[in-house]
Amino acid sequence: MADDTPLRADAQRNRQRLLAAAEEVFVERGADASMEDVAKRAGVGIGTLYRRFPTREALLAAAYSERFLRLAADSQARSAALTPLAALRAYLHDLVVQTTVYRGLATSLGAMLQSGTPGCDATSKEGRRLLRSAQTAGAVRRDVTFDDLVVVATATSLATEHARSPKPRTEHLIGLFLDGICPRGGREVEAAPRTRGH
Amino acid sequence: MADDTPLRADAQRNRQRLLAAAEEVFVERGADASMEDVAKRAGVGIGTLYRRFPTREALLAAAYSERFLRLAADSQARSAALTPLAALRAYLHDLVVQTTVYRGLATSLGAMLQSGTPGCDATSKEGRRLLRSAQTAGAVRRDVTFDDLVVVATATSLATEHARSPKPRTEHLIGLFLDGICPRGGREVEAAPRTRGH
DNA sequence: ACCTGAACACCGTTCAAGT
DNA sequence: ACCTGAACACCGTTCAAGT
Repeated sequence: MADDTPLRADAQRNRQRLLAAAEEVFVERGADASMEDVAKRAGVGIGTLYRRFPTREALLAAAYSERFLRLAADSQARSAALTPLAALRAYLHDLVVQTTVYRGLATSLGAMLQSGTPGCDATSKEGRRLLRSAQTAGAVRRDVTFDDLVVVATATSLATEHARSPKPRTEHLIGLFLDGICPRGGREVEAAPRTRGH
Repeated sequence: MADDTPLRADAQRNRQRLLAAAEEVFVERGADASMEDVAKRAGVGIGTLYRRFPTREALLAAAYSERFLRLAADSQARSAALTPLAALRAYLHDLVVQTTVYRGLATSLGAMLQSGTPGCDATSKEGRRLLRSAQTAGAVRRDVTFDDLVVVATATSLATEHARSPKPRTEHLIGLFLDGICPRGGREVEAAPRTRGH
């Protein structure tokens, strides 16, 4: 499956250029931007793009990997200082925000998280960790799966893409969904450190 | 805005043929089927299709109108015999199922409900009615909007489209979201008629 | 081994010609 | 008023020729 044959120097350079170009173009024109635009921006032939990234999904996932690596690292860094539920909420928030940086990406979030990219694996793993932790703490129902969380993030991103004021709408929807995830017994006690929440 | 000029007889006939053809083609090939396929199936020129339905969204919404009319009527017919919350749940379920009959439709559900088609208006109106009723009964939080419900339906449809066993997943997700919508105080008493729930 | 870009296929959309 | 379909534009993808 994994082809670890190292690339020739020029091929490696082209790969990097393509990724940088893809990042730019996707941010500007959305996830359905023209592949030729990407190749042009990278200064390579269209054939080279297809040689490195056989499908648009592959290119998207690769271009996204860095963002997702950062997301996972950020989440890990802060999670110890937060309630399991608060950490999960922050994670979901970040996931939604990141999914919004390329327009039209929301629909492919699920597929992307399964692409095997280092970044995707990292944020997927981190998400499962947070979910498990929140469930162990009794803050989240046991019948909730990570896929459910992805659905929630997808829906929120989708709604947010077309909204006039995305920020509060994101908070509102995540709040709605998380409350739904809490067990009936009542909320977990928020005993963890707080920097004076409003 | 509304152009009520009656169509010439042949134009009217072509319109009907286009709608019937669109319904078939969208069911078979999904919401992103080729417009030319639709025209071919209807036995008219491609130009005629564009004359009647200037955008794909317009054609989709028109083809969908009947389905949505039925959905709204069904919901009204049964809602009196159900708890407000149960009626809302059944409505959401139907909405998800209907949104799944054309593959790739989930993403446009929000836009479609604003298309002004009789069917869209009817199911939108019905949804708002059920939501209001459930909120009055204290079964749903006051800060939930109809748009929130559309987001939920979109997300569930999206997840369901790609799922191996759509039925239970749909139930699971709707259950999850509805629980989230319930106020903390506890659930509304389910005193309404029941045909021996499981 | 890799790169290039012309060539092919396909689709959406328009519009001049026809009834 | 309406219909038709050729024509145009655009994009994804392949592959023969070249380094």
